[in-house]
Amino acid sequence: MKLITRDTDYAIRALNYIVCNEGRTVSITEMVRELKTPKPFLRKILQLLGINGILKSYKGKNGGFMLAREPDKIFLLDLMKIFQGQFKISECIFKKDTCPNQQYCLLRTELESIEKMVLEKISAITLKSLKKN
Amino acid sequence: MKLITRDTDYAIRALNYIVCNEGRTVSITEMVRELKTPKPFLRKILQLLGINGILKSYKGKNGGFMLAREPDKIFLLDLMKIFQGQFKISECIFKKDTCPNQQYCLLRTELESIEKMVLEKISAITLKSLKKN
DNA sequence: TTATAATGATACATTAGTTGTGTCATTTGT
DNA sequence: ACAAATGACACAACTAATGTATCATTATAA
Ligand code: FES
Ligand code: FES
Repeated sequence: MKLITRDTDYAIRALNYIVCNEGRTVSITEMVRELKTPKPFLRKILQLLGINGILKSYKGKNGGFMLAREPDKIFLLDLMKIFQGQFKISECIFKKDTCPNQQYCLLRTELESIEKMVLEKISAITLKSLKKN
Repeated sequence: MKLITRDTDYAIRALNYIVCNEGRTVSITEMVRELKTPKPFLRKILQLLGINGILKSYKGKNGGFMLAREPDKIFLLDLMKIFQGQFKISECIFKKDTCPNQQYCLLRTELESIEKMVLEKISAITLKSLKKN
């Protein structure tokens, strides 16, 4: 019953650190020092953020990462999609196959309604809106 | 990102079937026929429902299960607690240990707010309210 | 121009949670 | 006594989450 997994969380922390150091590249080595996350894991995460157009990456000495978009254009939902797949909490069971129980399913309507509600709320959250003042 | 696991779902289906046959004991053998769930798995689930006071069980020939409370006193939240543990979606990371990141955590407030919202909505759901008319 | 510090790509390993199965004991009605 | 049910509980398989490791490539600085 976890809405946010660890990679998404690490991603947010890393992005936040990058925001706080805008204007220069930030390396993984530096972030590991600061965020105390396992280095190879963080590497994988940042690479994915690069591939998905959240970060720009620079190879070579003094390389590192910078934001590829403004913080108010980076949505929590984007990150969740990258690391956890499409947001969905209403799939009772039988993910792929069309559920044989569907027409009798007592829960589906309720879950869909909850999902909609959460989605609405969560859609508003961006890296910028998360930032502490 | 699953709000309801399979055992909770099976539990609901089984309970619903029992409700539809109130006044007599319903055996696992019968429910398996009807619900097409794996028998040993359903047994485990029903046993847990018994232990947790949702069902009364009767051993021996012609034995089986009956509701231990009225359908409007059986909350979805009860079932989720039995099969999935205490409802909580705001624990970012580090379940047990007090989170070292807590004071800097950008997400916690947001998640707690979402959790509260969902909890409110989900608290209203009972076996009775789920029943199709 | 070479050593070094960075990311790219990608495969593998570990752990925890979900989803089951199987076995023997006990109870109860016929 | 037998058969049909649950009780207790250990074990197994599968999947998802979390984390590691390795080699290749690129860019800077000495
Ligand atoms: S169990 Fe498939 S739609 Fe509910
Ligand atoms: S990461 Fe621990 S409170 Fe948010």
